[in-house]
Amino acid sequence: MAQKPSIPKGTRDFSPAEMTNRNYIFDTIKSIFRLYGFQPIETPAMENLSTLMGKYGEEGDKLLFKILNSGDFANGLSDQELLERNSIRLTNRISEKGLRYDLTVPFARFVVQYRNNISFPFKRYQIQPVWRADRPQKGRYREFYQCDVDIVGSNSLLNEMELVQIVDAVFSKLKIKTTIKINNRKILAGIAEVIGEKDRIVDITIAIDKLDKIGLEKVNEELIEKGISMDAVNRLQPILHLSGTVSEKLLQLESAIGQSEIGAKGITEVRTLFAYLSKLELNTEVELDLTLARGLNYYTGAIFEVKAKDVAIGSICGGGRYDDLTGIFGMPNVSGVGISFGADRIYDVLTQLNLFPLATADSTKLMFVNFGEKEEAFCLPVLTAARKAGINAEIFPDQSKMAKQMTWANNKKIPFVAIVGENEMAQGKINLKNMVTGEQQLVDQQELIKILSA
RNA sequence: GUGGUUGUAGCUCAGUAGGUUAGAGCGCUGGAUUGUGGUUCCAGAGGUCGUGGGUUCGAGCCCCAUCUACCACCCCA
Repeated sequence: MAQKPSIPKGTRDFSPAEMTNRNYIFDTIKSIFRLYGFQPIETPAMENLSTLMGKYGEEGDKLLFKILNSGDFANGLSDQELLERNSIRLTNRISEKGLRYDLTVPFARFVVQYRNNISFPFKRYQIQPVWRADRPQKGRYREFYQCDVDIVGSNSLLNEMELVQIVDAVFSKLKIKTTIKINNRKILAGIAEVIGEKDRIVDITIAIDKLDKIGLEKVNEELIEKGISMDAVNRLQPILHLSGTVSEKLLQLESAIGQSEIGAKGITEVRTLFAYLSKLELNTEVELDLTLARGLNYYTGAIFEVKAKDVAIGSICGGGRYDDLTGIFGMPNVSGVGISFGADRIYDVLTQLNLFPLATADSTKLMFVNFGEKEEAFCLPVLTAARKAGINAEIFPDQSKMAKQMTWANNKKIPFVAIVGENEMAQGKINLKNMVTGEQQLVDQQELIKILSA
């Protein structure tokens, strides 16, 4: 095992078998996206660092992969700058590009850049890899694929409703049981306002987010540790104890934070969305979860998160509404909503639950055994005819032992094998073997195509 | 980024208090069956024990470093 080649931490290769499974995920997601009127775009793997920095919070900036300037990147650096060892300032001097961290920010950039060519509301989907310099774990990679759908240029809550429908449709099709958790950033802002810590929304929501993980006491400890006043923490308690149905929770919430203008607005939004949802027939469980925070700091309205039910893995899908993402790029007053499906985690869920379909449309259906030149000459036209008829077919390229060829077909899970030797050629027929049942029958070209087209 | 666990044939793992030529199952190759895979039987190939140092007469086993995967925190798809 002398010095095997390898790939960077947190990245993966995909074998043919994995690719057919991955394509199954991408194809079903795409088909649903199209069904709801979304169109594809793509953006480059790298963006200017200036469009990426500062969009994902302090943590996010650290997790950005920066690209070293090409050429003599040290040229123009003073000795003093080097001696200072200020990593952040040094980074600015030697790197001006970075790998994309998600698909939403590049999309906002895209919208602003092509605003004159886009007719709003703009509905796009985008399926591409993103990169994060995170420490890898199970279901957590440094290069992974996101499948985003977003609508920009519309404030209607109908969009939020349709996103929930899309989530429901995708996971129904993939046969994954899920729960969609919904919250609203405005409600979180209202809570912060009412308890008198308006500027600490982020710290408060991050702590609240951990409620079902570490429990109430630890959450309170963390809040106080973060410098939230005792008084505020006390006033927060009733809100953490909401219970009952969605409308019951909203009523309790209304009396608690209704006096906050933004909080009241959030409550109205959630109420409207759930009114829409109540008229739909969904397979997916939808719940209002006031402890759902989500880190990305550009969300301003609805927040979504989807968890798979029978598997312990992080969220497999998440998103929300952002009112001013394009504003950062100089185009104010354009609101967007979107969600992102994590293809790699969905893959892990499907694997653990054994939910991948056995045969997929893109695998070979028929293989011709290769006996030699004469047989080849007989088989090749039949092979061409089969392909013309839309049957995925191939001929074994070498005149190897038959057992070897059969094993190869078997490993590749090819369901039919055509065996043509002297006997068959004399009759002008093909010996067609069904690899599942082991049955063989003599057929002519038309019959072969008919059997395989079925 | 902080703290921890791990790594032996293609895969899943054994490997006894550090002691001679490192084992098994599956897979692979060949044969029983010179035109038949998936089941059976027989034989064979394949490892500088993640990598680099060190301790020791002697290291797969002990120590250090490094890489990887994994776990917790952080954060998140």
